[in-house]
Amino acid sequence: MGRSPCCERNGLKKGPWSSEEDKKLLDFIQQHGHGSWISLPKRAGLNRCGKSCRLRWINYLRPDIKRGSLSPEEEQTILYLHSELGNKWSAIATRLPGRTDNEIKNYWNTHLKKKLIRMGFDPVTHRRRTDVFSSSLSQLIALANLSKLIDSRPLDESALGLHSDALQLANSLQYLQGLLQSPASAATSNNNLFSQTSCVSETTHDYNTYDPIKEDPDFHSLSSTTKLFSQGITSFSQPLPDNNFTAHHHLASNNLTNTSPLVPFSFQTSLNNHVERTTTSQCLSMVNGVDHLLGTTDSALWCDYDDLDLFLPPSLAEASAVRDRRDTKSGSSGGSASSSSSSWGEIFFEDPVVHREPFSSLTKF
DNA sequence: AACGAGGCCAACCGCCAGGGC
DNA sequence: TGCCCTGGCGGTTGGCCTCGT
Repeated sequence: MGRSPCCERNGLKKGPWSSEEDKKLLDFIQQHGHGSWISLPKRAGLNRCGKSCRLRWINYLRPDIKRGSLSPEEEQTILYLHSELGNKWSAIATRLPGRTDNEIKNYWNTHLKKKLIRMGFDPVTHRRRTDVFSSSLSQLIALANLSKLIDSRPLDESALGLHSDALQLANSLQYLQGLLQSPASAATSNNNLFSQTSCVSETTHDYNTYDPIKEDPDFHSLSSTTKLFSQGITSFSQPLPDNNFTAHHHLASNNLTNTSPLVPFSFQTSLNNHVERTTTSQCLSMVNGVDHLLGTTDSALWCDYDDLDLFLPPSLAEASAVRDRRDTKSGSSGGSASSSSSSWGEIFFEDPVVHREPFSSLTKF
């Protein structure tokens, strides 16, 4: 059944390449080009099959191979492209000069996939898992309701701060719920716990079902309604030659509610009272803040690529800056409004909240 | 120091598509 | 039209390395 592996024929060598073999292959290709891979081993004096030679050249010997670990920008690119293309490693590799499909595939399987899973994201769909998400919301509601229990108890300063934040978040969410309840969403609302946060559930719905390529025929066209958000947003560090393909472009082509792909970001927990200026992204940022406050492991929310502050209305950016300054006192990095991070990858993957025990802060009440 | 578990990654395997005959 | 060859791709494997016990 089926052909035998080519290397098994004629006793061809398998396994790791020696430096001598590398040199033979390299010299031959530099002099003659690879031509037919099938005939190359014989012409080059190698006891290998053509496939093996091709793989060795593409993944290791090619002169334009980039060595070393992937940069945060490259990670960002991979995540974005994977959300769009799936496991099309070769297609992804074409957007990352010097990186091979094999390398990207390995990096995905050993790093990115695990991180996404750990944070409650589906590595296949790049969507937040709704079960985990609703769980966090339940925690928020429960936390808000704690006020009744807590009112009669003395609280230390930090506990009071958390309590205040939680109440503010709950109030904000209720307000946002009203803002975002379109007729369509209202039709799907009900009176259960989840509907209390329909702002979030609706958004989650969008994020879980929206496929920009399938559902948006104008995916590659610039939406005038979102040009505002694209201004000043940094593009990929790596050139993306095809079709002016950039996250920036993608971002600008969708309104924020439907924006995809979705990537996680973290957000500081301090909130503000400028709810009347709320946008969907702000809503999401706040919900994320809730997660952060609650200390859940899934502190991030899907957001668009690029610097988060560029998304945030000034009020939230300022709030973030305030928290940054506060954090600076306790020894953490940052301390400026622009310190949200140079890339979401840094925010996402280096966020200590990722490693925090669920609900740890609350249990101290 | 020894051992096992888990991570990482180069390399292989099997399948598929496209081109030539 | 169908077969064969070849290149290319995604999934998987296995050996090496690191880390924890």
